[in-house]
Amino acid sequence: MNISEAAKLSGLPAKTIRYYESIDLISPPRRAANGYRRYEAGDIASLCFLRQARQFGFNIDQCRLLLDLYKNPQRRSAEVHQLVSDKLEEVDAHIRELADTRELLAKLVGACANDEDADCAIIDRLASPQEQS
Amino acid sequence: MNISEAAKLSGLPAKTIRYYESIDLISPPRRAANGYRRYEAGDIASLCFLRQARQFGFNIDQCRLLLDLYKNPQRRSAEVHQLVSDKLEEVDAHIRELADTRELLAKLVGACANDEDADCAIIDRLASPQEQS
DNA sequence: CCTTGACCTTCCTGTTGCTGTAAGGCTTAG
DNA sequence: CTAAGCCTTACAGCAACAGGAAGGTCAAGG
Repeated sequence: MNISEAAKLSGLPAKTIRYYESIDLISPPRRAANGYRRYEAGDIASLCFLRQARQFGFNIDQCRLLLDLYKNPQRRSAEVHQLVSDKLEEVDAHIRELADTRELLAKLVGACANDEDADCAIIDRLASPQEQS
Repeated sequence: MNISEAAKLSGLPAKTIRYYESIDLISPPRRAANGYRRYEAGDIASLCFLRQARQFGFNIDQCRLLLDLYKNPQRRSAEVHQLVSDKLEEVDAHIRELADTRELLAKLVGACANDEDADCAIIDRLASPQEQS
């Protein structure tokens, strides 16, 4: 099938599929006589796998590792488990960071008079010299 | 003062200060006879303000708006309040998204045997055709 | 036979917010 | 006189694509 059908079936934009090929995330497919890329069922499976991994928040390098494991029947599930656990910790750290920011923002919102006056606790807070962590 | 001292006082890398100038986030400072940038106390205040706004998660365009309000004695605090409320919602949405991802990852981690076997629930899940949201 | 539209190809640019590096000039101390 | 430690500009690169230009291909319709 051509790239647009592969895109439809995999849920990835054609542009993304070409991009994945360009960075050697997927292997280049065969070409038809006219130069068009031709995808097979196995290619579609890999593309779907990548789409899902990306949706789970894995970056391209992590996808590379996951894809290697996916394609390797000699894998040990412990390796997969390790990768995903690491990602979970990563996401947790990110959430904690955002939650901190959120609390600070909420404080700012609560402190501001929210009126026609120029006086503003938010501006004051942002302008106040703060020690640099 | 020269840029390196402005960097020290503001907590921003000198490179970042030059970058902010290049994108017209801050106005170009006067130059000494030798071409070096010379910063005044007011410049440092703006830089500190920017550093703090960035730490709060505001992007450059939002910082532009905040900085305008900061410098404008005719501002109404309601405008500032609006900007920060919007940001708060933005952060909340981001957190919700990450929390969803986190739960999905936790499920994966829990489902994987985590042993020497090739059989892996994570791989199975990522490989399973999933409807595209 | 010609055209139209929908595909496909490659290549280049832009996005965000910087950071790194190169190549060179200025300043101060030894 | 030279070495260090500043400063300057300008260009490249990161992630993960998206958009668009310029052109080739293919099937259908008049």
